[in-house]
Amino acid sequence: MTNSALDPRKHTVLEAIVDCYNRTAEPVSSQKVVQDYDMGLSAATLRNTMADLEELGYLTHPHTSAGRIPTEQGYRVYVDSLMTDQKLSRREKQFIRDGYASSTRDFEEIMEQTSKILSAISHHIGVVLSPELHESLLRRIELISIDSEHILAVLLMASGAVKNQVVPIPKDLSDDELYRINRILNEKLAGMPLKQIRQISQDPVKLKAVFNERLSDPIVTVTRNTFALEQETHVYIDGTSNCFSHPEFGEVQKIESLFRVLEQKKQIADLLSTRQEPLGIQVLIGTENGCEGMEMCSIVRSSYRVRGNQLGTIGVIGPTRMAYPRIVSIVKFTSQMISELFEESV
Amino acid sequence: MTNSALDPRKHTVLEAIVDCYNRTAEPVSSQKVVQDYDMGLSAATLRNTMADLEELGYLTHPHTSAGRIPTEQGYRVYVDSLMTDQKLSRREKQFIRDGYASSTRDFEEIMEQTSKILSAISHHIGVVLSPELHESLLRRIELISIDSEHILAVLLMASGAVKNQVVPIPKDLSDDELYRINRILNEKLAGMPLKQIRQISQDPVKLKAVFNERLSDPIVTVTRNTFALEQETHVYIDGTSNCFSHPEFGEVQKIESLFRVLEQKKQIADLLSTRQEPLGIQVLIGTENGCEGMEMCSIVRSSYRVRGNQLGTIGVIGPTRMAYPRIVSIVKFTSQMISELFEESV
DNA sequence: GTTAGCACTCTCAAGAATAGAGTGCTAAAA
DNA sequence: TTTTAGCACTCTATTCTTGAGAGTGCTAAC
Repeated sequence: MTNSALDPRKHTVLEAIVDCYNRTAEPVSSQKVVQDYDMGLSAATLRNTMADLEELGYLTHPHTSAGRIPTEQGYRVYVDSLMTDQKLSRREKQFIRDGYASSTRDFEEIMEQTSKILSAISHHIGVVLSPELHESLLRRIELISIDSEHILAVLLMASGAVKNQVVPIPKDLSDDELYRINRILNEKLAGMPLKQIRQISQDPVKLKAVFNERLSDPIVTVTRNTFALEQETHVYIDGTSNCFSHPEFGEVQKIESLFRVLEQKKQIADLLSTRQEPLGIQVLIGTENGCEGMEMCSIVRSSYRVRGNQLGTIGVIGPTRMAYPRIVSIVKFTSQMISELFEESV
Repeated sequence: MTNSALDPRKHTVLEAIVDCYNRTAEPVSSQKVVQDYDMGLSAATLRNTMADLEELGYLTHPHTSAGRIPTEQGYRVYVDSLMTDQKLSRREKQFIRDGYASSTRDFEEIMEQTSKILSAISHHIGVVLSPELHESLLRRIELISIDSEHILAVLLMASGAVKNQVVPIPKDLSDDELYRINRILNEKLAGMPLKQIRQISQDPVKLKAVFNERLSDPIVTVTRNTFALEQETHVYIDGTSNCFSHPEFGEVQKIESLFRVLEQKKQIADLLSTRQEPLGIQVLIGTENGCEGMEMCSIVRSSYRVRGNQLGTIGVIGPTRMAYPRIVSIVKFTSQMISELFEESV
């Protein structure tokens, strides 16, 4: 472990430098550390220690006569083992709760509101990935006639999520017929995970087994068309303009690269969902996010749980120099809040 | 009319300068005009004309020894009476059509796709304001039980728009009861404009008249709660990062002010909808949009028509220096396309 | 192991010099 | 009367220089 290689002093100094850099956004000099952090050492000694930390790869130099700034690796150590939990103030917690107070129990609204809250309180970019419907249980399906060629299928999931889907139908269906199909679909499919329903609906044999009808029958077509698809996670992003208050985005170029990525919702979705440990909070520092154009950004993300056990993700995106302890607490707390929110109602 | 005060030469010169500035993004010198636009005049003569145009308020000077750039007023004259229609190429039209080809008839998807298309083809920001449901006719309502305290109301509008609404209910309703309410609501309310339904639902007397029931009856409560609200237009924005390819956004400050506005979807909605002439295309140049933070932007917008006669708006937002003839054609064509799209299907 | 001292490096801001672009004006030409 | 050539003038943008300041690394003393 690189970690265990650090003696207590190096720990302290690294922490001080990360902390100081986070506050000031300026390279930290030995002087500065002496002034701000009373650790009973002279600047010269600190310089030695800082040089050591640099050799170990935790600090770096913008140029010869500048102070030190943490490297990604330095941040990693800080996040993994140095930083101390920072409890949210009563006020902050209340702010988050209040954010949800006004919102109805509407699924989308909660998602949207969450990204707003995250960005407002963190002063960074708030992102929310809605849970994959895939894993969610179908609570109820309702078919509504639109015209002779289309119906509207409303899928109500156990989580409270609602998915509307315009479905082409082979030929005009009478109201009675539609009603019959609707009833049967609910009988046979309600309570199953969407994933399973999809498998069934795309497999003629299984389909036949479930419905016990001929393949040409309307019910089969309707089922197949309704469950045919597709990407159903949604990305909610808010607070993008918070970037402008952080000096690392002082140049247009930096902002540009970030914003171009943010516009690719697909990429953000991947960023939030890929291969992440199923539970708990993670911090991706700088290039660790592997996302071209976001090299100078870190992400603090956490999954949240919606009834029915599918997981969504929330996160905060900001410059590598962010107040990790605070942001981690925010994301943690908010993800709990949102999980509770879905637990209690809906 | 200021317009009629312009003699033919001033017309030509103003047009040339606007055109040239649009292409190069640099102040236009008399030299440049002589080179690029063969109008049989010397630079000196042009300088005189340009000075005249400046005095009239159509041109301005960044500084003494720079070329001229159009003022907002100059652009206004250009847009109102100078510029010539620029037909879209077959290719461009096809591009727009193709953009819609893949999309299903899903309402939201069409909106979203439209903003994408607009931004992609214009290289500016594409915005779409969904039609106010207000004016739209309710085609059908479907009530779906969620739990003992909530139901989901699905409003299917004549336009094809679908609005989901979680509705609190006073006490547990049996399936039969719910079904009965659902049937009655459709009988009494389907075909009416949402606006009218709202008025009715908030007025006990009318409500009683329509349903002929006592106010404590579940049906009354459900109706009232379902139609209680609220903002129901949605703003779709795409292509924000196109800004970065235009030199007027070379400074962070400019981008910041624009992006802060864009994040206030409410403001954009107002911008697109307020008091606009009901039909046709409009061009708002620079400060004409009256939107703080967007002084350096112009907007080309047009309403589109959705069956049932409500109107939405599409638009393109870009720097004041934009290729108006082309953008106008794009917006015009796209708004036709979208109107047709809604006419034919749904 | 720690610290004071000092030379060295690099950045940043301000000033000076220069080249270049484009105008406005004047006086001559059409 | 209109147009044009010529020229002085203004302003910008770039480059170079300079000097101050910040902060380090190293060495030698504590």
